[in-house]
Amino acid sequence: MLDDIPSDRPVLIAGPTGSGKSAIALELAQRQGGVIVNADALQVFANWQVLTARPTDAETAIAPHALYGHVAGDVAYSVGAWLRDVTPLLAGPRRPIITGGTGLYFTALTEGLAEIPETPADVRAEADARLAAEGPEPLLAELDPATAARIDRLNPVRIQRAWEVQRSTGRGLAAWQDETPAPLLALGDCYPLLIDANKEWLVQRLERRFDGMLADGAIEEVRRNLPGWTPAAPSSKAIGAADLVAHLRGEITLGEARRRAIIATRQYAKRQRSWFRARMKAWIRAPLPD
RNA sequence: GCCCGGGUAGCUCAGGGGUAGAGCAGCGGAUUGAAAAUCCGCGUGUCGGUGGUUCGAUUCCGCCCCCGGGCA
Repeated sequence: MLDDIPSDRPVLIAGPTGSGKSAIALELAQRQGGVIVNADALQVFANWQVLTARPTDAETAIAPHALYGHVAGDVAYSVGAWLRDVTPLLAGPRRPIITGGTGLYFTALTEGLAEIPETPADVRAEADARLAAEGPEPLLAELDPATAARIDRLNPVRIQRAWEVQRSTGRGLAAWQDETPAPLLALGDCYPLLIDANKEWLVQRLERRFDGMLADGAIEEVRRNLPGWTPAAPSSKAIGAADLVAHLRGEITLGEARRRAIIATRQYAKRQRSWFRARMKAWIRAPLPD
C-alpha cells in the first residue's frame, strides 16, 4: 500500500475511526518525510489526547505533526477554521500527509467550501435562545426561498446554520454557496487514500481500543475536564466524554459508560462509512485487513 | 405451600375479544462552517405453555411452567 504512494505530492489518508490511519501516516512520514496534518474534528482540541486517540508525544517526536491539540476545548472550531489552518501547510516546505476521519473536512478541501465569515458569538447566542424558546419553524420562515429549498428543513441544526448566515451577513446561505471557490487541493493534485475497513474487523477493534483508552488513563483525563464541564463546550462532543463524566459523578457504572461509548463509536463509524461511500468514490481504496 | 404482581420485538416496557405498538439497540441513508455534531427511513414477533368459552383469544376462564414481592 505504502509503496504505491508518490513522494512528491500531498497525501490524503481518510478512513473510519480506529482503522489505523495514524499508524499508516506515521510510517509513510518516516519513509518519505513530510508533515502529518490532522483532519479530525475532535483531535484538534488540547484537552483530549487519550479519549480522541490523538497521537502521543512519543509519536509526534518521530515525525512532524500539525493541527493536533492546537485549539482550547472551549473554543468554537469549524470546517472553515480548519481550512484556514491547513492552507499555509499546503504551501510547504514539507509535503503534507493529511490524515483523519472527518469526511466533511476532506470534501471541503478537495471540492471547495463557500467563503462565509465566521458566525459571531452573539448571533450564535441569539439563535440558540430563539431555537430554545420558539423552535425551528420561525427561523425557517425567515430564510430566503432559495436557501429554504436547499437545506434539510427537518434538521434544526441546518436551519440554525442558515439563519445565522442570513442574520450575520445579510445574505442567504444559498447565495454564498453558489459562489463557492475552487478547492484548495484538487483530487488530481494529490494522492487520496481511503482506508476501507472490514466492518466486523473494525467493530472488534473499536471495542478493544476503548478498553485500551481506559487502561491508558481516559478516566483521569476526563476527571481533569470535570471542573467547569459543560456538554455545550465544543470539545465535549468527544465520544465517551459525557458517559465517563456521568460515571465519575456516580450516575452510571463504568461498565455502562463503556457500553454506551462503544455503541456511540460504532454508530459514528457507520456514519463515516456512509460519507465515504457516497462522497469519496474517486479515492484510492486500501482494504483492511488485507 | 398460600396470596399478590408480572411473563408481548435483541433489551426496557405500553396495549388489549377481530392475529400488536413505542423507546433504545440494530440496519440503511442524508449531510458546504457545532460534522466524534445533527437529521431522515426501516418493526411478523409461537403476545410463556396447554386446555376451554367464543363465529373469532395474544386479550376472558382453568391448569401448568418461569421471574419478582409478601405471608407462612
